[in-house]
Amino acid sequence: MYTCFLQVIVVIWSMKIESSTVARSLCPLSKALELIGDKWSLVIVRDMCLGKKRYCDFQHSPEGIPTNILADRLKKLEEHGIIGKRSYQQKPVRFEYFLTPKGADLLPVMQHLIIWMKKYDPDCWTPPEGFYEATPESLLQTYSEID
Amino acid sequence: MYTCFLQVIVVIWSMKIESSTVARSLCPLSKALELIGDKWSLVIVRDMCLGKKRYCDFQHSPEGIPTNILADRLKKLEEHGIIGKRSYQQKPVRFEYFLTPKGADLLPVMQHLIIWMKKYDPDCWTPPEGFYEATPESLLQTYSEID
DNA sequence: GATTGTCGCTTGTCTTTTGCAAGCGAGTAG
DNA sequence: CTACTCGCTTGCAAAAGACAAGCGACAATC
Repeated sequence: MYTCFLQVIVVIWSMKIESSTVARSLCPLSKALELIGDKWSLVIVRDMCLGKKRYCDFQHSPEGIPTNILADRLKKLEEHGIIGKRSYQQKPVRFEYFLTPKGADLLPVMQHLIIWMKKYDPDCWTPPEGFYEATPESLLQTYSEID
Repeated sequence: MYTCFLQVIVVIWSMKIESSTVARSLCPLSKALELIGDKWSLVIVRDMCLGKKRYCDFQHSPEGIPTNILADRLKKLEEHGIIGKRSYQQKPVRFEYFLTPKGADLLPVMQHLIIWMKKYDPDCWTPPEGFYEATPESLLQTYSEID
């Protein structure tokens, strides 16, 4: 009886996504969508794959993300360990963002999304040279080189 | 001069996503997210991969999708050619839904999303036997067999 | 040293989307 | 005749998103 109750607590707890939110289910697809299932998060991750790092870099992408949404997404992506940030100057303190291994591991998802879209909507843009050949490891490497 | 104007029209037109909406950009990732970049669409597609077909099947998934959202997403997925529907009875007419080739081709995206989530959140569920080995073709085949 | 400009946000306001519950029409079952 | 199911639709409140303006900390310019 009490054991059962405790099990329920444990299950509910394990469904936590972040402070004070509970996942809809423990299905990995559903949980993934709760993290990055919106129209902007992966666009930011895409930009980082392409070497963009700073707030204004993301702002100037062709999609024109609203600045409050951008600030919110950067915060959430950081909370979820998909990106990290470090200061690139003092006075005033300014940060640049970079993909963590968890973020870089989203590359295959994006590659397949792009393959899918290109297949059914050939008019959209072709990714830059080498995009399909990139790997999560190569992304992280590129980053530390530039750094 | 006029040619330039016409080119602008053509670009804007090619950015159409559906009647009366315009894509934020022609980037394939961004366009894909405008189609399926939300928290529910891929959950429905997942259910269809698992053999679910009817409204109440989707309704009874563990995530508990609200019925108005479900109706809306089924309509949009059909508009975008990701799913189709056919009647399975008359009086009253009732429909069941099935994946089109375009919908089945989303499988690799979902597989990689799930691999990613399982890697960074091992506590979430493990997909059913054979899920990772499935292919878009096998999904469509399974469907026509059952049919 | 006052003004202008830039960067990285935050705030305010309005619109759109979502979530939840209730209802409804066309039937079937009892 | 009443109750019940399925597949939605409707109404309404809450949350998220879009857009524009503002702001603090500085650098550059006049």
